[in-house]
Formats: sequence, structure tokens, C-alpha cells
Amino acid sequence: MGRQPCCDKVGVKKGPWTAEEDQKLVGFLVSHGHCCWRVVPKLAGLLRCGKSCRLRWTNYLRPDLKRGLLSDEEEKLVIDLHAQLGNRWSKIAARLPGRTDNEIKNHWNTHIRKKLLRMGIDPATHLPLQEPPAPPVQEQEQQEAPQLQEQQQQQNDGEVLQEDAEEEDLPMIQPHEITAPTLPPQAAASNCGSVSSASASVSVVSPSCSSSASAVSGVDVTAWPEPMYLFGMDGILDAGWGGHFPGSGGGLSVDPFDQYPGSGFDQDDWM
DNA sequence: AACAAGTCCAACCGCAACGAC
DNA sequence: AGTCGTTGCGGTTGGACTTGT
Repeated sequence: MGRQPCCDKVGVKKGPWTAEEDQKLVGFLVSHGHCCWRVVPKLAGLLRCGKSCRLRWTNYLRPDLKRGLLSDEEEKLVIDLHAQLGNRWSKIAARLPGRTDNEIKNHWNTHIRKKLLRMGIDPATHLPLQEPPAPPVQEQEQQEAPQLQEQQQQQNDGEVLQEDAEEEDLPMIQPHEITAPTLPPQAAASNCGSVSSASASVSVVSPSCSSSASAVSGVDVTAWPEPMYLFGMDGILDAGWGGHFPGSGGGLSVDPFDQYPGSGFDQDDWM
């Protein structure tokens, strides 16, 4: 018995999302929420499969996402959690607010993994690599921590990583540094993703069109969180999110967008 | 300036888990 | 208890971008 594909392969667009598609998706989700992802693209007028919509939303369009490199603290936490949880990226992501599993996974594979390897640490086990003679630099580092128990190793990871980061002179961008330039709400609304609570009209420029879009286009998608927070719970309620967030009575101390699947409201709530 | 190699990340794929019936 | 539909997760890939020659 074969699995039914998540969507009809025929007539379904793939590849990078366009600004127009992002607008449609965000506009639809903000005003209606999602009942089930399969029907979202149809209702939103998108030639995408539901899975693709969900991924786009959770990994990029969700308003509570942080953008930019992981901070030093976040990186340490990822290493720590990875030592405990292994490749359970979603579990790790759950401990880093505003970060997605995909983002953490990518960061691990492109940055952290290499750092650990250079340090002579097996990224999979977080133990020193049992390898043939390492190059001098690694040798030296290995001498510093020979045959450490895992706990000790974890403790060292952070310290050595920090040194490593300094060594490379890698700029560690803090969240507050990567958010959008502070704009008055109106300006923010006209320049970047905006959500009118009344009409739920949304404008977004897709960074997928160009990875440097946020830097050069003048339409900073990293600004997403700010306008979304600015329009606040009232806007969310006006836009049709009302009553969908248990315990969302006051303020946004509990992020309403975070972890909404399985957080206590069922599909009917979204209809 | 042009090209090649390397890096990074958004998006896709396929499987597993879960819930409804 | 078994089947089906949906969502979530982790691995992988394609291509844009950056860096080096």
C-alpha cells in the first residue's frame, strides 16, 4: 500500500517562494489561520502543496522567528542540547525561542560540526576522535583534553568554542543587532511585512528570491517580528486569531505563534 | 575581470508518529 | 484492531552567494 502523496504532483509549483506567494500565504494565515495544511494552498490561491506552505510558514514566515546567526549563547546551548538529545533538532529548537529546527540543523552542519571536528571532537558523540595522528594543531588541543568523560567534554565545548570563535574573529551577531532598523510603525508597515488588522493585507518580500534581500532590497524581512508584535494581540484577535491561544489573555509573554500545533486547540478552533 | 572552488541555507523528499474513524 | 489522512521530523540537495586565484 503506497502512501498517498501529500499533494498532486501535477500543477504544483516547487522551488523558491516569490514575494507574491509569501503575501498570499501570510495574508491567508493571518486572516484565517490554518484548518489543515492540505487545503491552505487552495484557499490561499497558491499552486503549492500544503507541506510546502507549512514549511515556508514555520521556517521563514512565522512572525516570532529570529533571523541571523545564532548568538554565542545559543550556539553553546545547541551543543549542550545536542550532546543530550542527539539529532533531535525539533527538540533542540524548542529550547531556543525563535529558532527553527531547520535553522539549527543547518547551523550545526555548516558551523558547529566543523568547529568540533577541527577541535578533534566527534560531533556525533561529543567525545575526542579516535583517529590516526592528528595535525599538530589538533594534537595540541587534544592533549589539553585527553579522554575526557562526556560531561567534562561538554563543559569544555563551550570554552574551546569561544576561543575558536575569537580565533576566527567571527562576528557573533546578537539578536538585537539583526532585527530591522527601528522604524515608526507606519514606515515599517510600508517598507516591510505589514499586516493591517482590519483587512489583513500583507506585503512581504521574499528573502528566498535573494538571500541578501534583507540587506539590499530595503525590505527587511528580519523586521517581521517587530511589526507582528507591534500589531499585537488586538491585531491578532481582529485578524481572526482570537480565542485560539489558550492563556493568551494578556500580552505576549507567551508567544501565541509558538508551538501552536498540539498546544491545546484543535483544528475546529481554526475554522 | 573572469573563472573556479567553497560555503551557506531554503526547500524538498521520504518516513514515522499520531489521531480519527 | 486495522486503515487512512495529516502533520512533524530529519536527511539531503540545488543553487545563490562569497571567496580565492
